[in-house]
Amino acid sequence: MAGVSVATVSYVLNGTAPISDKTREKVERIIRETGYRSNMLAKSLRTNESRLIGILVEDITVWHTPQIIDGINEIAERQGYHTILSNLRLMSKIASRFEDISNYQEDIDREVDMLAGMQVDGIIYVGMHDRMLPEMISDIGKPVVYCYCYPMGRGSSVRYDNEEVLYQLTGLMLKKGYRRFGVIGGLEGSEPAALRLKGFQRAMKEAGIEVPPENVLCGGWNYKEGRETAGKLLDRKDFPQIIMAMNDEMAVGVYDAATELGLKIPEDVAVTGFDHAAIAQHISPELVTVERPLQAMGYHAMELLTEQISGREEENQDIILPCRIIPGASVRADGYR
Amino acid sequence: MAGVSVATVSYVLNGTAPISDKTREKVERIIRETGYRSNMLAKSLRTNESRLIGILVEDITVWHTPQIIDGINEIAERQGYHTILSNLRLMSKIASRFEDISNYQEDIDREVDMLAGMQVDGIIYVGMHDRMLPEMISDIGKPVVYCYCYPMGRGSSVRYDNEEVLYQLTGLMLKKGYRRFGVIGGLEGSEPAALRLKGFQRAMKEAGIEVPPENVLCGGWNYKEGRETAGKLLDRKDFPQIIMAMNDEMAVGVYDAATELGLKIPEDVAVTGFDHAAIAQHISPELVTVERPLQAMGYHAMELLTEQISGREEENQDIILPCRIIPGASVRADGYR
DNA sequence: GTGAAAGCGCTAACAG
DNA sequence: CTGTTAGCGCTTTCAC
Repeated sequence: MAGVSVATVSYVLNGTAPISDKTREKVERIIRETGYRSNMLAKSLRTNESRLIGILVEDITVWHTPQIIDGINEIAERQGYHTILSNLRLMSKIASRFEDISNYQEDIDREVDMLAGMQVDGIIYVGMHDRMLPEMISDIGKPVVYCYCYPMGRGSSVRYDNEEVLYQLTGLMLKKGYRRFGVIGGLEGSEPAALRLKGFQRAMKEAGIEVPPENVLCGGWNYKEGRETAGKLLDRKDFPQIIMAMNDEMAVGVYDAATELGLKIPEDVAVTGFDHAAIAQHISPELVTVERPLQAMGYHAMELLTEQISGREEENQDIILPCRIIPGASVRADGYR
Repeated sequence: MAGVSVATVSYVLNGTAPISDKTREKVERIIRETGYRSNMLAKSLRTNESRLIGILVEDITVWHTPQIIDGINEIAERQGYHTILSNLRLMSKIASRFEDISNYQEDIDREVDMLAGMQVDGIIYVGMHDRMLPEMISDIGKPVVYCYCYPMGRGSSVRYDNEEVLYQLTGLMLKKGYRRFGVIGGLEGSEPAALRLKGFQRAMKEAGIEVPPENVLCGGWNYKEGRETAGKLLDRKDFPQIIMAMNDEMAVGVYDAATELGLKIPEDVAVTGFDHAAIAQHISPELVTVERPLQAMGYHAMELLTEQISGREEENQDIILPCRIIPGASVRADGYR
């Protein structure tokens, strides 16, 4: 070094002790000239806080994940945290060893171990489905926030309100005069599908309308099944006045099934979707759909985490954020007559 | 601890010295019981290698970014590296301070500083456009690989072949008998658009066909302008037999413009796109388009980086990967007569 | 205002 | 086979 003790350099770097202008300038000059950078590892080791949080995602290629990460990053940046990303890559892993689908507990353990070893101040776990996790993040003595899923045991979570938004959307459609509804759900046993259906049924019940069970079918979340299911729904005498698909991909399937049968949207049959996905961005007429608060989930997850890191907030919270209904022309503006 | 010295524990943990079965078992038992985890920070500090690489992305919400990250992760996992993710969030930043668009150099510096401080073994920079970067990652004495962009100065890069694939695609269309081409490019001055156009022009020149300049227009990369531009191209007497849009979003615009004018695809006009994007996944007829090797770019970037970390590979390489043409029905199967 | 020195948790000689 | 010890780069008392 050039002239002073390591302690002095540390003081200059952190402004943690009064330093004479002369020495400070000298030190700063040397730092600039040598391109010195302090070793965060050593610093964290000494201070016992890393200002690092771990983001453990089930699969980064699932469309909502990057949006949530982006939300986390915005708050993290503002709060002076950095993020270390672990990608479990469940999509490809499940595909390549389908014989033991839920055997990724050990993958989680390994990653959590690694994150804990990196001395992260906390972990945010981002799921690929909105569901309860039977797998658990072993207790590492640091707060954990689950996002787009929730834990069976302890831990906070941030989710969006599947049920409420479908209750609202259904209410809106009822107000427009629609009475004969068809619903295309997701996979059998899917939690978000069940919640959305629950919101739908609640609105219908309050309106005193019976929904025949043959009007509520599953569409496997994908275009092809969505289209086939819509075909079944529409190819009969008293076909529904409106079909509510539980995601946009299936809604696109409904569009194509309707076209095939010579039915016009929204004149002959109205359609709604869910997700506000790219796939339905430019179909015509514009699809009425639901936008999930993805970025906002990231914000809240990170905020909750830092609150818990600093002990200001208790654990085991469950934040549920509202969704937004996106208007469109796939439903009659003037309502159903 | 329970019975032995710290050194012994270290030996057991790393298998770095012969240990009697008895002691090993004892140590392992204690480790299990206490949930002990070795502190990676201290380990890295001591060994001077972190097995950590930094991924610096311009914006994680840009559709290709997560795919590339996923590719990086796959190789990283296999090689025993972990990744720390820095998201520059340029999309929102550029939007919120448009007065000094290219002033994110300091953001980059800050993040690179931080990554270097974390003692990463190398950095992969993932761009949001395929372009030359005037900004530079300051030399941190560690290898840097650029992905989906390339540096003005030193550093390796991994990209995809814009020109070649459009040369091939155009050749294919020529072989099918198409002669009057329309092209909808991207933004004026966009590098990938220029390269794609170059490939197109090369194929046309080799075929000895003149392309009237009024048939080569810009579409701003988006649906709306794509649609308008297609309108201009199609709403004249000798309209093109085929329109090649330089991305799928604009291609969807072409579909809608054609429909509006009462033209059938592919009978009256053929269409090709670029990106193999979600937005064009279920339009009808299926769009002929180009898939970029996103995951593969991640693989190669990570592989190149580790090669450079271990000194096995020289710096300043430029890997260009081929794209894949996705067939479809937006071009006549039997060719143009 | 500044420096000496201890110690964060770990590894790697070196001894024994 | 196992323990002692130095030291990675930093912060932080405690003296001066």
